[in-house]
Amino acid sequence: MKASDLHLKTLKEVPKDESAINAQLLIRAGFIEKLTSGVYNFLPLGLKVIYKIEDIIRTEMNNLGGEEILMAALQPQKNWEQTKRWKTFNALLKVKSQYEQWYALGPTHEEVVTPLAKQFVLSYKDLPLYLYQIQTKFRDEPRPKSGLLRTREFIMKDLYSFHRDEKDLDSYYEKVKKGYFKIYAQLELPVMMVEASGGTFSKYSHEFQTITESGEDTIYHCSHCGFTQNAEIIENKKQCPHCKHQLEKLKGIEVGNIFKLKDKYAQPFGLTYIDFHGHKRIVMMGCYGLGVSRLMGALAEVSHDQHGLIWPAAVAPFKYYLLPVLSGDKKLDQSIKKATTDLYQDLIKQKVEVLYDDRQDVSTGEKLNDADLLGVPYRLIISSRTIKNKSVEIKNRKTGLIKTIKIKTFLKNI
RNA sequence: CGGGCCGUAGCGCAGUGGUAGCGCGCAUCGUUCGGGACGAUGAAGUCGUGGGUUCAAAUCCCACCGGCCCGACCA
Repeated sequence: MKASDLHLKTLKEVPKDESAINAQLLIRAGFIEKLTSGVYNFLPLGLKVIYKIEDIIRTEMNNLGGEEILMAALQPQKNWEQTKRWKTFNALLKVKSQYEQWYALGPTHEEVVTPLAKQFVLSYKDLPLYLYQIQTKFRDEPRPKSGLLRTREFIMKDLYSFHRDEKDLDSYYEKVKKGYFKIYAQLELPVMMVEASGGTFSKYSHEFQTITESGEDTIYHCSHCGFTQNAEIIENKKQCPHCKHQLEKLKGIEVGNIFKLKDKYAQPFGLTYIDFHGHKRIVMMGCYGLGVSRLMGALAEVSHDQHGLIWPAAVAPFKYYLLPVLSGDKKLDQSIKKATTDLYQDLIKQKVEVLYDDRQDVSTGEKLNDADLLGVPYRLIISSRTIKNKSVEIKNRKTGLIKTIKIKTFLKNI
């Protein structure tokens, strides 16, 4: 893609209404824009990152046997009354239509997916069932904060599993844990699994936390035996309950949370099946959340430097940032421009994701700064230094390492 | 929802009673181009909203709206 087609506009100054580093960088680099407190628009660059994160998640969900669906965000009051959560779910965003009908804007989808599953699940032969979606969620947060980390509207993947019995739920739950770690590995996001409150339905749930000082969750961890619990449930903050070693206090961003719901939602909706012996039995459920937009924020929060964002290759909006450095000599500059355009065409032909900074009215210094700010993994430069021997300079955004190789060699090994 | 800070040009800010200015950005022209270039010219603001005080309000008073931070909250 050409920068001149992207409407690339970066900001030199930090927006004054954002103090979180993830929001500051994402806004300055033109990935997102704030509409109002806790609500953001995703711009072309930001949407590319969102799609890449979604694709990684989608692939793993499919590996776990998930069938992708898309449920309604607008949910009738009745379903929420059925689980008694219309009144008890504090962050439920309620809207009334002009015809006096009340709805919830979905913060989660147990109230929709459980009755939906009744359509599929009649017999033990219909189980297990795994349904997931990637969708915009709403939560009426009293105080949104930290940029993309705590918003009123956000993109989330939610997977729901349905089982014949608790044993099957338990074994699938363990599979999902492994799947989650595969996702975080591809995102190059260091994540720790933490025991957290299981709510009213089970002793624990499991959270996946990225450890960083700017995280809002507090975690206690035993480096000796691996015991890790969220501060909200831990009983003894000094000593590990298993091995008595001293606990370490950490801060984290929650980037995933999985629950064993068991029959909590199957009961109120009467989600049952007929077993092999002809007996009616209750379905066991699990639910597994993963915040897509929050992951984008967490990546920005954890992976950046003083010059800007540093995206892992798997989610970067482009793999390469290509720019010509002009010399002031008209004839030489013509050949530099041509070589850059040629390289761009060759990369496009090979379906390589490249941003060609062809902007005419922008100085080289500004382009170099933008390349860093956008966090594209590799920067390609053609200049008077490289043009002589038909080479291209490649800089690794993360390590800062620069090497110069022949354009032909570069294209061959791409 | 309690406490604090803030709201002036697209963005960042100055202006504490006499009707608005700076930097960046934007437009035109020229010179530039290895880390946010330079000169010249120019466009752009119901000073968050409503009310009050005053001869006169961005400035003082009241109410409301919006944003940020701390806390409470976070199936």
